[in-house]
Amino acid sequence: MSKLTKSSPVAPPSVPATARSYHHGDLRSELLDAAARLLREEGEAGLSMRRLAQELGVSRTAPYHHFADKHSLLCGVAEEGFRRFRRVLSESELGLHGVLREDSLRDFSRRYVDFAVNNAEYYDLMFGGKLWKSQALTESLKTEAYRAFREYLGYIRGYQQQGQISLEVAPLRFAQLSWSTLHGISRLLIDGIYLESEVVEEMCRTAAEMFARQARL
Amino acid sequence: MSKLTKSSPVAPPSVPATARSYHHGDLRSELLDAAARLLREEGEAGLSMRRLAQELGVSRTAPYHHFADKHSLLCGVAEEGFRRFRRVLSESELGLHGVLREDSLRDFSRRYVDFAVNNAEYYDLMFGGKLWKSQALTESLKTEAYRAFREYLGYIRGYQQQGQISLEVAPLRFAQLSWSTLHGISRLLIDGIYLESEVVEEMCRTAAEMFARQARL
DNA sequence: CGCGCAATGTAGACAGTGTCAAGATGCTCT
DNA sequence: AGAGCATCTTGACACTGTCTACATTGCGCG
Repeated sequence: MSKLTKSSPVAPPSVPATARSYHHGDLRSELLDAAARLLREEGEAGLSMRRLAQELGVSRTAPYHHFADKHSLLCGVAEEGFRRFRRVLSESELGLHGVLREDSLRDFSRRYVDFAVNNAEYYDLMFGGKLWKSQALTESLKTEAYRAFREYLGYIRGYQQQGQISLEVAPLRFAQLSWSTLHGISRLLIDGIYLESEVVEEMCRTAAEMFARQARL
Repeated sequence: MSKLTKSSPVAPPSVPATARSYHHGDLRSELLDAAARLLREEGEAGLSMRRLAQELGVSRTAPYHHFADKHSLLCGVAEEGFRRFRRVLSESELGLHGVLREDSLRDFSRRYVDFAVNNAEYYDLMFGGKLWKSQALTESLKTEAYRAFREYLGYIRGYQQQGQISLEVAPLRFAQLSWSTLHGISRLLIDGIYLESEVVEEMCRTAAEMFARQARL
């Protein structure tokens, strides 16, 4: 239900949202959660600042004391998305820096696409034009985003230095290309263009096979 | 400027938009053109039904006599996009059904990404969640879209039957995967996540190389 | 302890949006 | 000429993001 860290010490957890005191206590993080939930349940059209406020039993303009505007709110949501994303990917075999096999690539691919599809409300914001095209990303969001890609690139370079990837392959190019493929698959699934979600497994397997061949494993 | 087929026989072409008569003459296609132009120049936020009407010197609700709602208007724009898309791709060497070489794949890839980037206002609608997720595509748009993909799949199958692509490769999987890659590259460029557009050439080359390896050319 | 101030909440207002309903206009065909 | 119909118009409604001005409250400091 509500978030973990209540800053107000004696906030009664059983009190309904309508009966809370003047100060809410943890509005910022509840806004982020509710925004993500609304996006997931009703899509982009379902999310408005006013409705968000109403949903949390707070006046229309209250959210503006925690986010400069809707754009900033969405940056906040995306940032949370990146944190979850990195957590999921770091559990992949690819991060273990052992021997690089097609299995590892498949595992990574599968985790990537699964995250994207099952957390579409976050993925859309993290890697969608809505935020990026604006050229006005929150500084904290920018660092979080670049870190994700640099981490992936780091894996590739690492494997190459260990002789697991052919030296003929430019690591940046390899990283960009494999990422593009996974991003493309994810987008087509999320956007409802690929509908047969039961072939995701097979597509990831084929993708990993293609990456492996390109790496000349 | 204005569109090709004027249905009103004596429409004076030099008359400024503000001085036209009660009936506009060719509103439907001018709406489609203006919508695409606005999207290109100012992005999604710049396009509203009301502004569109104003831009064409017509009342706010006039567009609703040509499109049921904004969604239908956008479907119309996407449809025009598909027509242009197929025209561009059909000029690629891939359609010639000769010998399949890495060059052909590179040429096709380049054309695909170039189209996407240079016609982003169309591409966004053609392959974006905005329309597809609604599950309410115009019938004519649906057929146009499926035709595009089936045509591509046809190329793949054709080459395979001619022994140009290994029989170990499932044509549907190959088509989906290569398309995903090109879509991913395009999206990342369009959405402003990949900024270095000077490496597009190289990325397409590497992509084609990867496809070729996967096809075992 | 108590007081002031910053943090956080509120209501009112404005311009903009998509779209519906009712009425006005004029082209086309009999 | 006149009917019918496509097309265009104005008015209205509920919704949006966000600005300004005002209210409340809790926390830190004297």
